[in-house]
Amino acid sequence: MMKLTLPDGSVKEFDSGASAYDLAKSISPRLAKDSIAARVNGELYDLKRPIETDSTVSIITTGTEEGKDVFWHSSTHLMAQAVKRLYPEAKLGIGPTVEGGFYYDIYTDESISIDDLGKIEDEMRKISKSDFQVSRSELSKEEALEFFKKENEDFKVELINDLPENETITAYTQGEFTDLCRGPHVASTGALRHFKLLNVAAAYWRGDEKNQSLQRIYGVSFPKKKQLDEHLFMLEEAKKRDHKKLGKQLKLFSFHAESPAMPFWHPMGMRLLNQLIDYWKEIHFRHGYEEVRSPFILDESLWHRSGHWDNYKENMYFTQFDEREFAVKPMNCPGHCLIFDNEKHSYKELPIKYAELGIVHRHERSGVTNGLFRVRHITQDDAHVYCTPEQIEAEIVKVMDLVEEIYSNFGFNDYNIELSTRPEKSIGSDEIWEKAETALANALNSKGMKFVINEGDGAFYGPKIDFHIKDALGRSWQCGTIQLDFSMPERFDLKYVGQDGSEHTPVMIHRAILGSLERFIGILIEHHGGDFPSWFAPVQVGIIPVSDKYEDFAKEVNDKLVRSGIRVKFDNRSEKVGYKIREGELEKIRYLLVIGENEVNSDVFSIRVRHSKELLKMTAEDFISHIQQEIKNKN
RNA sequence: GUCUACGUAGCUCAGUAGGUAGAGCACAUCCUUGGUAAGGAUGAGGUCAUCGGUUCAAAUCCGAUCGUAGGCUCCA
Repeated sequence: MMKLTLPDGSVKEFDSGASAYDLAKSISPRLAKDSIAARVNGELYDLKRPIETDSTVSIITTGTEEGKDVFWHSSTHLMAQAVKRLYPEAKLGIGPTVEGGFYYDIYTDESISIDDLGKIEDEMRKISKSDFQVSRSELSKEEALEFFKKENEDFKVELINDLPENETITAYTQGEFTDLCRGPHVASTGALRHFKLLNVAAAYWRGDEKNQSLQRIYGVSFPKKKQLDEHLFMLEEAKKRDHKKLGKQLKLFSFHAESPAMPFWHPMGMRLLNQLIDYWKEIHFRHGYEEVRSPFILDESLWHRSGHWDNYKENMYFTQFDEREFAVKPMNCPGHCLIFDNEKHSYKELPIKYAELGIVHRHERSGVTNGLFRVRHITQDDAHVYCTPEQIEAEIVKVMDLVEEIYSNFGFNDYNIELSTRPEKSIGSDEIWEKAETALANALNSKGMKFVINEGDGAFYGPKIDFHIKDALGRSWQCGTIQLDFSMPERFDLKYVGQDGSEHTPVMIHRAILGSLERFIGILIEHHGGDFPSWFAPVQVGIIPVSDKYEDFAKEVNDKLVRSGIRVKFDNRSEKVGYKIREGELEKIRYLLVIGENEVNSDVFSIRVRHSKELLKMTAEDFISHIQQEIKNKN
């Protein structure tokens, strides 16, 4: 007999060799059904792998992140098996899970196109129907090498060669197919019934462009058909909400070959941008920031001094005149340092907070730009907090409070935090980095924020906290960042006079909350699908006179709204009502007022509300205060 | 940077034995003054991304360049 300890501390006895599945069954049939793998003494186990001795066991169910991972991992094996059947010469790279599904990198002689995915899915279905047992086997390194060499799996051989000598290597077999894998996996291929292959793309072996280019096939799968359908619906929805598409439809912005990856804002898009800017200025002023502005073009020597020359040159634009070399700023920090250094500061003034909606240019490599999400002309909602070392934590907490307030104003109440540490290319001593990283972690802990560590992903001058917001479709976007910097103040020889009368070097906190206005607007467009909340919408109300006869009266209503600060579109074209309503709907205007005989004769207006079947009946005064209330509440 | 795909009117897209372009919407003019998602007629609009090659002939085949998309790598 052996004792299995459950997560709640209770203990159950089983014959040695019983599995986690036996345990799950003994607890409830429901749990047995939902279980997919287990953690035994911390190690991942297949559900039906025998447990030999007393252990601590927790069951992994399909609903959890770990469970999803197992399910997708098994699905990628299923896909690989199907590909190997259809393309016997295929060589397998790696097949991990990612956010939103799984992929497998595969080398094939003939290229696989998106049109081939259907037949791979068909083959997957066959394998699923065959319901092969998925069995685990342990191999020595030699055995594993011998096996995969025989199979001509060159990439697998390379992977095995890189494993330590004494490592126990595991492989999983289903039917005729065996793959190198740590596991765990579902018990049989019949468990994998609802899947969809989504895309093919190229990827380099081990992510290195010098290596062989492989075909990456992406897919997704779920235990239940309903879940798969919902997921596919979300993907469709995301396509519909594509901000590049909506940007064109709603006439917000455009891109032109004359200035690749730099947006041109059209009047309606400019309204969005200005709305965001007004909001941003107001809230920053309220939080003790002072706005500053620094030039776009600064002498090259400044960038040597700041460290950008050595660490950021590839991303910078340069220009030359009067026989001097200048650089177009990719960041605002050096400019702000010059402002700080322009006068002598007392410790009593600190923290000094310089904010700038800084327009910076970064030469992003071609191929990485993407609509508003990744541009070369970036409006950062930048600010630099100069403070004493003692103030660091409190100031970082204040920035996090502001982050919280701003995100919640936009309805982003769910966000993840990452702490990124020292990258390879960086400036400053180890001690300084250590100190900075600790300070950031302390601030996060003192605010009770959960975060994950992102090793080696910091800025070149300091570690950073990144904020990733979740949009309406559950997608995650990196926006805010807080970066702690001990180096740049030193490089610029910044000083403040302390209480002791001597000079000290301040600490600098770089921070952006929206990230870039361009990206943030892109996110908002997709988050709302173009249906902006009243406070943000370029057009809040559309007015549609039934015919020219009512134009004068409609104009009066229009003016009344405009005087109340409401953004109105007055559509007095001589078109039919239905036609103008259709256009207003396509423009996603939230409120449409049709004005004709009825309105002339009564105080009550019939207001068409977007996404609502019923007309709102209100007087002009009530309607104005209704909208004003919405604007105030930001909904 | 790199892989794959794409680039035809303002927009969405047709257009493969290679024979100098077509639809709908939008736009202009006229008729229609219309009550909650498209009224009608007429018209204008394109060096088929750019450059070069093959050919009697190129939107169509080939190459290069530019741009865009989806990846990889990178990143706000």
